[in-house]
Amino acid sequence: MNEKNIPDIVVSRLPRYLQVLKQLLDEGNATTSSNELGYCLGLTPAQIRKDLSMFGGFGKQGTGYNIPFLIDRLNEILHLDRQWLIALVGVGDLGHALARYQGFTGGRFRICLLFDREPSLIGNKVGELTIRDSKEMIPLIKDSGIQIAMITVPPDEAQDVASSLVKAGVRAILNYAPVVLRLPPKVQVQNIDPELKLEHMTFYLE
Amino acid sequence: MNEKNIPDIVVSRLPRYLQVLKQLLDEGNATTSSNELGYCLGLTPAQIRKDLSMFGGFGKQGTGYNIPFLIDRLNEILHLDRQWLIALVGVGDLGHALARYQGFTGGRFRICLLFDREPSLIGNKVGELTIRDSKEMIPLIKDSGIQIAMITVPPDEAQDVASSLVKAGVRAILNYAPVVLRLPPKVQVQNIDPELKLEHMTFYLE
DNA sequence: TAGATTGTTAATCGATTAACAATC
DNA sequence: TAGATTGTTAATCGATTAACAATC
Repeated sequence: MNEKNIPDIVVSRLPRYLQVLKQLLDEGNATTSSNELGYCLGLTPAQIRKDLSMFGGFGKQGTGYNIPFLIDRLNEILHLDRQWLIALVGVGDLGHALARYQGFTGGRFRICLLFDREPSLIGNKVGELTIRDSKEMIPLIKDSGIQIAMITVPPDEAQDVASSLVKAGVRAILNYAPVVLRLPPKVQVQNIDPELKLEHMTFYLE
Repeated sequence: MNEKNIPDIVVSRLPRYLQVLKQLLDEGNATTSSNELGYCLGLTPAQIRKDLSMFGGFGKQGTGYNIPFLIDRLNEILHLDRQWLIALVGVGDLGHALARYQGFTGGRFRICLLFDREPSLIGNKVGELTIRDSKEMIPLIKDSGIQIAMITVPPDEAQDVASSLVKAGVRAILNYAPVVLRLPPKVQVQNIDPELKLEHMTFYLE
């Protein structure tokens, strides 16, 4: 029922369930079934039911799942029933684009601190945010209580930045630098590396 | 030995092997072992050996793997022994950042066509590339023979763009729009959705 | 009620790991 | 040679799927 003993592969599917459920809701549906969800996601209905049943019985025999109710449950399970603040380190083109995006659904994720070590950038504004000196990173993040960070610095700086972030109390890192970060296991790390995905696809091309 | 009958989960690890091998080479190593690779990647040595042995015997008992040799083999297997041209659709902040990046290793992936449907952007330059009208997309991509595209348009436009790309002959799509694309199975699709990764991590936070 | 669909168990499937002979 | 490490087989582990009683 709880964080532990849920296979990570199950957890990794929950955000996708949420995505599809929101879409179905937008389209005016009030209920759905494991069959429909499975179809939308390319999974078997059995897997959907099995995954969801690890957290409780959210459906009704005969009628399926109430969409708003299931969305609420998944939001709770994934701890999305609150706002998460994020620090972003490295305000190059990509960091800049992410900082400006802020489209992270309904503001449940909000970038609220920007850092760079480049003197010509420090003090500049991106939207409402001012770029801070990376040297101030640890105290500023500590004080803010921020738990999530994004890394968009060059590859050779990423490990140092990541280690500093952990020192500052960060517990989850979304890493855009194409390197494998070595961090204590209590820290969550997810990597975004388009190149790996391209290389995966070219295997199937000629 | 070939594209077929290799589990996709094995293929998905090969780009990471390549990444680590290049790093080890940069650090001045000439050979490595399944033990070392496993350590770097957080995998068991047995898995590394098993994965690689699906494509051939690349190692030597007693001495391990010759790094440059293994890099060459993996590049061949993943079809990275050539340059891949890419069309990018949607030159907003993110598309712009990707188009400028061009750091895709050693230019093996090169964005060479940009499209947007916004009149105020058409004709503008990003680096050396001129932004073209999305209306010209199908003929221009067809003529170029490009097989890979990146989608960085707003979510509600993504499916239409993807369908057009497939009509134009594109066979692999790296999709940055937060929607599930519905495309013929012959088309490779990889999604990059930072929000899904954030939502995955918050499960483990409090 | 009859039809639909859940939650769950048991069966299947596939992926990972341990172990070891082969051999550099 | 002795030590190291591969490639591969067999054993284990875990995830997916099929099936069905329960029940809305």
